[in-house]
Amino acid sequence: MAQQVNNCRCSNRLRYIVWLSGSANIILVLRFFALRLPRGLKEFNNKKTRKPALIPHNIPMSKRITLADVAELAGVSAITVSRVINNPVKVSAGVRERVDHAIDRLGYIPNRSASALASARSGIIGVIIPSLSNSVFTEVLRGIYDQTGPAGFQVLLADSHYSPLEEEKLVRTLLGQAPEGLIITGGDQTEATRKLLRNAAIPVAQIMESVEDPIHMNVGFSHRAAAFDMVKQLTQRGFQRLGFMGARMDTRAQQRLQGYRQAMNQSGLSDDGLIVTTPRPSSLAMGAELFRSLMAQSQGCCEAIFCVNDDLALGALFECQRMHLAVPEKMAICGFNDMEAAARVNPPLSSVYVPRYDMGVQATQMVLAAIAGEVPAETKVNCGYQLRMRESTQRQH
Amino acid sequence: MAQQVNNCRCSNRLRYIVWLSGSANIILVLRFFALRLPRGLKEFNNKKTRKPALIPHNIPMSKRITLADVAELAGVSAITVSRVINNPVKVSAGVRERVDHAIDRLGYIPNRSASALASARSGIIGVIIPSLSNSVFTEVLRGIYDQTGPAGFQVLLADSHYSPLEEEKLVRTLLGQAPEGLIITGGDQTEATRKLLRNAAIPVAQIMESVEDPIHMNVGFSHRAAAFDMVKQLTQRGFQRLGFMGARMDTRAQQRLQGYRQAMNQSGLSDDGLIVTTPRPSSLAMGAELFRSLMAQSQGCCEAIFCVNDDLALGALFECQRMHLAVPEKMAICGFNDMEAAARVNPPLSSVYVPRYDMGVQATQMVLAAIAGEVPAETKVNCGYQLRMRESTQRQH
DNA sequence: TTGTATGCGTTATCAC
DNA sequence: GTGATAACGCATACAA
Repeated sequence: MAQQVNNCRCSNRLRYIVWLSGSANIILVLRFFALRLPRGLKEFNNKKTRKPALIPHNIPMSKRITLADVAELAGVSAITVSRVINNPVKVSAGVRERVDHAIDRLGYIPNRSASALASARSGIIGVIIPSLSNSVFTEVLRGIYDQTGPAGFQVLLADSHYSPLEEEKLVRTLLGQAPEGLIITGGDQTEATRKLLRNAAIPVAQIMESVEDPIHMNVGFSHRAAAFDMVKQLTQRGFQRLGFMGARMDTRAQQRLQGYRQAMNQSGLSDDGLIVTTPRPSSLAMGAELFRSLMAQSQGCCEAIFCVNDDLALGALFECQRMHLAVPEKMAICGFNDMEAAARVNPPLSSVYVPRYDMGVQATQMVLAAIAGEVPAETKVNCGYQLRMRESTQRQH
Repeated sequence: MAQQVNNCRCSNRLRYIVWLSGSANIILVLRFFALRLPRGLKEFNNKKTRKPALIPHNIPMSKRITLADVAELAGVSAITVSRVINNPVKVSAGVRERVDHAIDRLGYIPNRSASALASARSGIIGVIIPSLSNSVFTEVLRGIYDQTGPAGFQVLLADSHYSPLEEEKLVRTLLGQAPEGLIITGGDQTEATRKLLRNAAIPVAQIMESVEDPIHMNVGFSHRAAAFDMVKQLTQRGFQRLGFMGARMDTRAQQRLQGYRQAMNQSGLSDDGLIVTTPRPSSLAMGAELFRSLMAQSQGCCEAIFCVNDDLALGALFECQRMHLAVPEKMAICGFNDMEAAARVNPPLSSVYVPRYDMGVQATQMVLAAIAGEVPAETKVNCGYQLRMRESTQRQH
């Protein structure tokens, strides 16, 4: 019934003969002359584990436990152990218990690389965001993690530093891990990236902004429209000398600038002297710096500012406080993103709320559904935004 | 010279005979009776790719390009292609160019799972942080990513939500990916986690706090000492009714509370009526809420507050502004972490600076060094902190 | 319900 | 410098 395996070391030139006999199959392997030692054959090779890192203290080198070890201890075959792990109902209760016990005793942890290789399922979702230090993206990430975790997927996260070229490299790297789905930020991928993604044949969600021609799926909103609406609100409240402050000026910042320009044009208020931008990253300090630039550039005639994000807006607000320039009486300020601080500073800051967390959740759900083979009715989701008008843009009578 | 492979389909019961003839080896495989079709044999099975996710638009199902495909196109063996990728100097220039060309033409991307399995090197560093929404940790992450990227390592990031039990699960999951190193937060792992990590035989760095008995490596500082020093500073400046505000109250928050208590005791100023804490997470709103609690609880006699982090401190500061309670004249406020906002609000907030980014960098360097087999002189790094005294704790004469 | 044989795509080992 | 072979650990297909 049971198979027999005999390994007999013979000589230097006739290393071994393996004779396997199954019930109805015959496999005969004869090897003559010196062959290299099979890596795993315990009889010949006892350094089963590669030498891993030397750890400061002398960590005992323990051989990794495999399915086969568990199977042996439980007195079943490897595939049965595999079933206990992946499909317990297909195994009888008694055997299952024995196997579970063996797993516990050995502290067996399945090797995902082997599993991925054998099943063509990596259980990995790749995610690329432009920045780790911008909490807008970390909130999106929270949404993603909250969905992937319970679904048994791991996230492989990468930071493109706002660079499409770096993103291209990252996509290549991520694809090497054979992710089952990808979530990437925005729509400004290089042509090579798009080609890579199309060939990868895995669902891809582009998030954070509405994309004209999504690769597969898109969850976002129009930054141009959001900025347009907000600026329109401000002009309707009577602000005329309305400036713009922008940093980093990535695609989404550009779209917001576009919205600002459109609204100002429509109201006949355009004035390029009221626009200050920098390619350097946003920060509170940068908000203060840009504010001073704007003051200088506009010769003090600016009465309100639309900032491309809350960091800049708060930076400007704090700078106004320092200069004893009353907000909103002398200077109205408006931000974008509606981070928690916006509502809590004094005066509370007007801002555009965007559903960061929800974008992460929705995109992940769509990707997971696609992985499960479902065909979503909607592949482009516009998740909108909300104007949050607060005291910082209150018009004085 | 070259090996020959013949696959001949014969009948239903005698499916195939493979006859391989090497120069000095003879391998003879005979199979009798119906066997299932080997998955990879093109002659018998042409659906080489598993059916991946159905993607909204009809994505053409493309077979994944493998080493063998590249090898075939370049007219070399697979192992040579592998060398071109991993060890180019061992391949002659001519062949290298042909192979590179083939790689480009086919858009070949190596499969990391297969590579990891064969080489026992995953190229993965596992990272566990307690929270994705706390920018303290995302700055640490930046430090980690800045080191792993150039070194060719991928980060597998997990969020333990401040729970040691969740952390234990995550460690188990991460170990399944056979990471080459691990970076985890703090020292309050469960016993099971510690055992898992010891058995894993990979370098582990515990960060964010000084740990008594690190598993292997530790990069952090004493939260107790930092809080103690800051509170001592404040008492030395003459603040007596000095309160404490804490949220979440994870181990590091507890240590800060300890430091506060020690300093207050030493000065004979202890008063539990001046301590307010909550297990709920920190936020600006929570800072305001705790501040109101503290005012109620202390019947308004509190003159200064040491907050367990900047979020609470800023929340309290903004609440003071709203209540027209002058800071620091009527109420001195001090935070912890020294986030950017601390220095920029009005009045600027005193806080304890901690080298977040550097901790990520250092821990990663140590782990990567250990992976490379280096034995670090120091396994416990105390990276210190700095008191940043600002206007919010200025004593009035 | 359980087991056998084999392949997944890569790399280590050794031969030439 | 280049190639043939086996092995990494698991899961699929199929047989019993």
